[in-house]
Amino acid sequence: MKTITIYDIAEEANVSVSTVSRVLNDTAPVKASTREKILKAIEKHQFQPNALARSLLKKETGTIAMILPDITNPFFPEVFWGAENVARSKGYTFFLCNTAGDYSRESEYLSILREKRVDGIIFLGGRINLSNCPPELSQEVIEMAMRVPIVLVNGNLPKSGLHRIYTDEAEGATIATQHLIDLGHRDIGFIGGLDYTSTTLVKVKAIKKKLKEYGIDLKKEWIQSGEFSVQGGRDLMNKMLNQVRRPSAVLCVNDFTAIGAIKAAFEHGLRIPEDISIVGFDDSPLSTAVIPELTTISQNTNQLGELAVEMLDQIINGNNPKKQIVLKPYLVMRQSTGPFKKI
Amino acid sequence: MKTITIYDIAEEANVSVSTVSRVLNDTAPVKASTREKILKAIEKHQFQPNALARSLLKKETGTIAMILPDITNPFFPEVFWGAENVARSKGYTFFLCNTAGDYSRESEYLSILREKRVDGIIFLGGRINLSNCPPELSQEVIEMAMRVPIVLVNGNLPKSGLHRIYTDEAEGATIATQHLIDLGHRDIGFIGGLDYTSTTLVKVKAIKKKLKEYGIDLKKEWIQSGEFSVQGGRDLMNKMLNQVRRPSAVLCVNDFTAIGAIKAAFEHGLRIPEDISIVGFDDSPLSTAVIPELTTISQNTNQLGELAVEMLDQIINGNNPKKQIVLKPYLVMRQSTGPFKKI
DNA sequence: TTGAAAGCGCTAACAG
DNA sequence: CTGTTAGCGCTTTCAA
Repeated sequence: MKTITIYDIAEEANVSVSTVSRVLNDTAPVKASTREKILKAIEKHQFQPNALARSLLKKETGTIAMILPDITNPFFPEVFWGAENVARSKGYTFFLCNTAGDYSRESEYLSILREKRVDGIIFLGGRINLSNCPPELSQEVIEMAMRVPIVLVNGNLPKSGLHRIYTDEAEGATIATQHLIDLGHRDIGFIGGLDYTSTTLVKVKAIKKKLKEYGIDLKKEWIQSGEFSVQGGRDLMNKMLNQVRRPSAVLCVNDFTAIGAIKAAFEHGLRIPEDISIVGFDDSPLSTAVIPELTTISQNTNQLGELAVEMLDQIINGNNPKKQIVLKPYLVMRQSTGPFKKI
Repeated sequence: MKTITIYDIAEEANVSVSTVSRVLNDTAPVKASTREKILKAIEKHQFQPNALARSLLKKETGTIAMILPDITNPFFPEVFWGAENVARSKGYTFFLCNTAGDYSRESEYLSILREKRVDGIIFLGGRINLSNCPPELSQEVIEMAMRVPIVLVNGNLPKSGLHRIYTDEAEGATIATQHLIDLGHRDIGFIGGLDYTSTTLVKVKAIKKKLKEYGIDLKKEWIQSGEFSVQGGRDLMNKMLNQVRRPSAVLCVNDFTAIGAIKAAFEHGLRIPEDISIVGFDDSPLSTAVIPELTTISQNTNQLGELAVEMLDQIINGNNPKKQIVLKPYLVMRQSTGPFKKI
């Protein structure tokens, strides 16, 4: 099937291609009768202009990309959902690049996206969540950002000066800790997260600080780092509970690990929250899917995506948005935390 | 920053653009020394060819799209994960189009994707999951498929002759029913799913058939249709349990509703599986996140995505793959089902 | 209000 | 092995 072009339409309507282009883009007045003829020809052939040709000329593609580590982790679809909604309203289509946390895949995608001339990139997880990102990896993104607008979500590249938007995770951890303290807990543990990711370190630090205010120590044996997954949380919680002294409450790096922790607690015959309190982080849909429902820290996941696109769009349009947006997390109290009781 | 082109490289290296193109694509032998010069120039300027220009010429973009209703439903990220993996290995990048189940958004995306000249489209949910798809909606997809390869996943458009790949949901429902029967259950109910979606109807039909083999009737009051969500499952299960006669086991349209059902059962003071058995569908990651872990039907979600891309790639390359691939689901026994006990 | 023509950046004959 | 050249399909001056 011969693909039909603007020339075919022009011929059919007895006009020049420029006129066709004009009605296509409504870019200059066209006599009503000619417009009719053209529209008719377009309709007849089901003509759709070739966006590639247009983009080549206009140097914009109406396409943005989201690079993220794991679309299977419910946190990311939530961000995507928000992002996609506002992107669509602004006329962008989304590339989704799943990297499985593999830095070389991030690089690969970065390169492909530049070739495809995306208008902008939203970057989540992976290298930007490293507490100590190797200079080459960091440099690559920074150089990229000189050519195509980039927004970092919930991450950072030191001294990069890149635009970013993130949840104040320290604040979130602080709130969660305060919540447990208010409930009377003093023996508090922390579970999950790779100990070289900033998302983990930031939280641990904030928890320590808050506890110190109350003269409480975060015991080393009660900090367990590992996978971000359900199974990870379970394993870590098992380690935690196999110790002679157990905490009466546990903060988790995300909802996944919190759920793992709940499972482990059950397996140890503990009741939640009567015997042990557990707090998640993210307020992903998961948190209401478990029993007991998870007390967790919400980070406005949809909004994170929405604002990221908003910001990206600003950069693309040459406005100079603020370099940083910080979102305040808040506590969502549900069923997995309760007052401390001496066992 | 002037974007640099193949011409700049040619000039810098004192060769013609065709030679540059040759080393870029390795499409013809080039003297080692010239290649060096060119490579050096490319490196120096960080040159990356413009994929738009190339695509315009070659009539292929290395881009495919996935249209789906709700990336927030964990079933879809699983499919995407599988799809993305093989797509990447074949050199495709993915557009992700979230439609929120809105048919007009599907149409909108269909149109945009054609303008952007994607090489192919994978379509899930929405209109292709309607037991009775309006002709206009159906026709639109069929016409689209004449211009760009389309693969339908877990859905169908009657008489369209479109390529498709799907799980044998009837088989899945049959297996699940058999499982309950084998456990001694006779009072079996069904929960969830909009009653105009084929995914719901197919299951109900299969369940009825299997039950009939054992001379059992699927009572009308024990078929509850509604949302596909956790909350939906919960509401429906509540209705179910508020009746004078309750089933001893319930089959659910997906894992979401199954989890809702579990919650409702708990709220009614029932133990699972001692007092009531519950079976999910999909074997999404959720199913091991709940307590008790869900007995469910696995539909090889990753593989669904992988094969969809495989098939799409075949069509794109003009091979003529089989029109249909059917995946066999299987039972994953976990903790939410148990032998029937007279209460 | 309309048309002619010059590109956008790249690939692929066709010559040499 | 390398260069010339004609487009791919569209937008946009510049003239008319």
